[in-house]
Amino acid sequence: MTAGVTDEDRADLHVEIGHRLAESGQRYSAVRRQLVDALAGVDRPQSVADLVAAVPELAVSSAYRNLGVLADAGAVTRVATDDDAARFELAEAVTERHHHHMVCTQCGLVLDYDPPAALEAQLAEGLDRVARASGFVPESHRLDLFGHCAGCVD
Amino acid sequence: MTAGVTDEDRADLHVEIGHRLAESGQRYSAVRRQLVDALAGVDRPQSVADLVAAVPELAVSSAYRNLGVLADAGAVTRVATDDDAARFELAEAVTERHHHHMVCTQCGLVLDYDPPAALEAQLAEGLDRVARASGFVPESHRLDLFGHCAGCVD
DNA sequence: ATTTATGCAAATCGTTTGCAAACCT
DNA sequence: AGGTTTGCAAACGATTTGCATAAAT
Repeated sequence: MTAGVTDEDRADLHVEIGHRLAESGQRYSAVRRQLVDALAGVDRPQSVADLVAAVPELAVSSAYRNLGVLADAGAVTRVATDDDAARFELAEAVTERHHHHMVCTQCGLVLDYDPPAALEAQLAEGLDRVARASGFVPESHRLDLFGHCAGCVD
Repeated sequence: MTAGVTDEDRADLHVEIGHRLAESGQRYSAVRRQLVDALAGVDRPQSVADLVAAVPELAVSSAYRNLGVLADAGAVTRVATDDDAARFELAEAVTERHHHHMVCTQCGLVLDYDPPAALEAQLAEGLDRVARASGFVPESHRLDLFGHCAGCVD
């Protein structure tokens, strides 16, 4: 049910997110905690359908509303895929694990992957230059890979 | 009305896309040509709303249907942004211009940018390794920058 | 007791589809 | 004529919102 996450890590996570919510003047309700657990227990971005399936009794509207609150508090990130349904994951600010995504263009599977450190370093530098050249103030980046996952290669 | 594109380039573009459509057994109708012109005339991915506004008399359903046909023919690419509405652009296969996007997290603006060649080279190599390590067969990648555009910096 | 969160149902909004008329060859 | 494309209207599916109830402080 966890992805290399210890109970201690999980506890820290809840504390950290509790702080962030408090700072945005929001409570850390039971449902929000369940959502965070559901997101912490997997290694790929979850669709609302995934989450509703994972959290018993959760109403779709509550899922959206709470994910919105968590996103505003900087605890969760909305991930855009080619898919029609939005996906959510814990924000890097709280997981402290920078990562990107591999997307299977056949079945829609989205997997996390850790970029080689060297690549990331050059990326940061290169992107910074590109951004400033057009008066853009960079905040973050996304380096997604598209292709066929192991299961979808004939 | 154009973005550094000569009439000659535009003509070549139509020929190229005409071929691709023919190969998929599709015609290059007036509406399709208008869509391609609309996409060729700007330097950022267009939403269907943008396109319907740009092409007089174009029905929304026709826009979606034709963008689908053009995408199947490899002439157009569906771009996933954080936004709720899908965006479309000419495929790199026909523009022969590899590029990525800068997205303003404030106003939703999406701009094209050309990555430094050196960066791209290392990217290709690094990603290839990551992908194969998990049995993933890479096809393409996306390197988007998020931040605030010149107009949205206080 | 007062404020905030939740579930349900209705309302939206982007996108897709069915169908008859217009278009191309 | 024969098959394709188009616009319009209805259908869909994901996401949002209104409102009365339940939960938290």
